[in-house]
Amino acid sequence: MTEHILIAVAWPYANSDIHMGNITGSHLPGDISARYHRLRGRKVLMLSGTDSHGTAITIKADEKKVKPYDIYQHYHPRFLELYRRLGISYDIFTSTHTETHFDIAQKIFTILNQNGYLTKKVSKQWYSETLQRYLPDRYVEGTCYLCGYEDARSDQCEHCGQMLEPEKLISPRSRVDGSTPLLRDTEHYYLDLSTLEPKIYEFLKAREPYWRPIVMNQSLGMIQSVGLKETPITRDLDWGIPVPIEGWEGKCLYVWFEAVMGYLSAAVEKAKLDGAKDAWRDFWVNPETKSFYFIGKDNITFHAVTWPAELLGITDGLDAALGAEDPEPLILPYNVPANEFMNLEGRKISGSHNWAVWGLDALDRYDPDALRYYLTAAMPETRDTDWDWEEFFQKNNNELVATWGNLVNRVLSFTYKHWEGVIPDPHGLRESDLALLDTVRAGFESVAEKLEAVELRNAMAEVMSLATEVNKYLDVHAPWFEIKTNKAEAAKSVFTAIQAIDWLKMMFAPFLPFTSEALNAIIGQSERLFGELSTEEISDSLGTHTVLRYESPSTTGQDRWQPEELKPGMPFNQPSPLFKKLDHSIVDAERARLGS
RNA sequence: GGCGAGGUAGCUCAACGGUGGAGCAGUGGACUCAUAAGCCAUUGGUUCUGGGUUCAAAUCCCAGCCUCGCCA
Repeated sequence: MTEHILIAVAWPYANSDIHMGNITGSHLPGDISARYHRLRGRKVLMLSGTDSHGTAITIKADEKKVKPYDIYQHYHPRFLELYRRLGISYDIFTSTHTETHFDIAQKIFTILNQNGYLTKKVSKQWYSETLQRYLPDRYVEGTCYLCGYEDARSDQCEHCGQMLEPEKLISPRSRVDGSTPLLRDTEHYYLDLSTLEPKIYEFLKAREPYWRPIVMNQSLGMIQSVGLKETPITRDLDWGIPVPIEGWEGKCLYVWFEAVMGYLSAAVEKAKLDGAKDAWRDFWVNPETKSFYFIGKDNITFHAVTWPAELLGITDGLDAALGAEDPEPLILPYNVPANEFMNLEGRKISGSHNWAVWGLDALDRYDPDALRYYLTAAMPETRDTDWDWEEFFQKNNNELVATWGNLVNRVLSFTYKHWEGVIPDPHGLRESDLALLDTVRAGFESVAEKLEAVELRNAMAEVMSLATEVNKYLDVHAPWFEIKTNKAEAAKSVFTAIQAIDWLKMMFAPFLPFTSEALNAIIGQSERLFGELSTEEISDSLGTHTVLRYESPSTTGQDRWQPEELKPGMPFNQPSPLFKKLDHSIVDAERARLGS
């Protein structure tokens, strides 16, 4: 049976554009993995969407004097544009502000309630009489009762760094209109999954051999120290998903609780769009599915502990609620390859201080594969890394262009010139030719091993080192010298090099999809490597949302990660450079753009 | 404050008990098919600090320091 791979990517929050840290942290590693598995002929579902609700968006809306919906509608299309231009190949990228998502989230709330994991409690919350609504803690400021700082937030004082108890705050005032808020009783639902701790421990232990140490140890540490604590899952807020209980109007599901359910609702929405209502089950209730969650390190325990616990708490309830005759439980994460953070020029990325390299902005000046190459080479897989423009420049010119781009160009131009645009017939290969091909061929296995283990940086470095092997081979054989005395010998060298390049093209494809596709066409291969991204506009009772979708190519289902034999005599196209060499002046120019 | 990760050549990383390595940058060389690219050679390190265990420590133990994340 075909292997099913679920690639779940953290949902970007709709209050800021996407920068390089976001891309290298989750979207790009997810895309590389998805493309690799597709080339293997596996059934892949890569999904994510815009996290559209929550307090941060209402605050931004209040500041700009617009509706929260408008904030979400501003960023969502910009996310889609970035993915299309950078080649982040979501099978579906949707939003949490959809009927499908509301429905799934409310069903899950109900199921968890029925299964006994929800409790109700009364607590105190700020209430504004002038606005006739509850205020989030962040909306209320006052004087810190510990240090006397006058502009402390009601839940934490920035000055002394202490967490505060709201009722002790001195002279509280609303940030919205300066009026004095009151603390009023309010009732909320709480999620309590503590009884599932032993099962989660078991779940983690079973995955210990192959998870990243930071993910495993942090999760085990969390279980053993504080455990799965009771946490509120509803709020007094009107921008979000209503609590599906009579008499709870004006309260919504907490964004942390509902957004993550997008991993389910996006799969359900895709199935609906494809006209195969139950297709989501092929992934979600299939025990053979491998699910990968590409997230940042700030989200580790949430995805490795809380979310699996919720899935266990739902058991087969969602499948039943969606009409399955023989309902089955949802699958737990196979791997959570969380990345650390990427800094920028030695400092932490900060969108509000414009200390960021914005995805869309960078794509105006650089090719997607050039950005993808550096983002993969500097991917924060084992520790925090640094985006450095000098290094971007160096790696682009000295590795991508010099080693790989130049290899392709030197071999194809030479061959095009001397063999009239046809792949020459080697009439048998020499021992040294076969030795090179053995070396490169072995890459299909060793690179695959690294990709399956989600060691993407190492995987790409290995492909690059194979490109170096081909350069060395050329230096030894020097077909430009052979051709002067014996064109038949030169034909063997050139054929061998092109064969190696054709294989390397496939190994580079998950990382550098645009140039691998271009090279594939230059070499004259008729079948494309990848499909296309397209958008579709969908309207429902909540408004309109555009989804990004990936259309698979005709070769889907075939394992193309194979050393296919090149046919002598096959015509190929005149080559042109795959990559652009950059001028050193970009380093200073880019650095000058940083900061506000 | 508690939990977790990291601190190794200018940069990115590997070695995880047995003479500190690779790629890129730097330096030197022969070549020319190629985006002056490629190839060959080579400089460069109190492995965060201080103790300890051991015949032997980047690696194990103890105590610190610094960076980052989560929780409080």
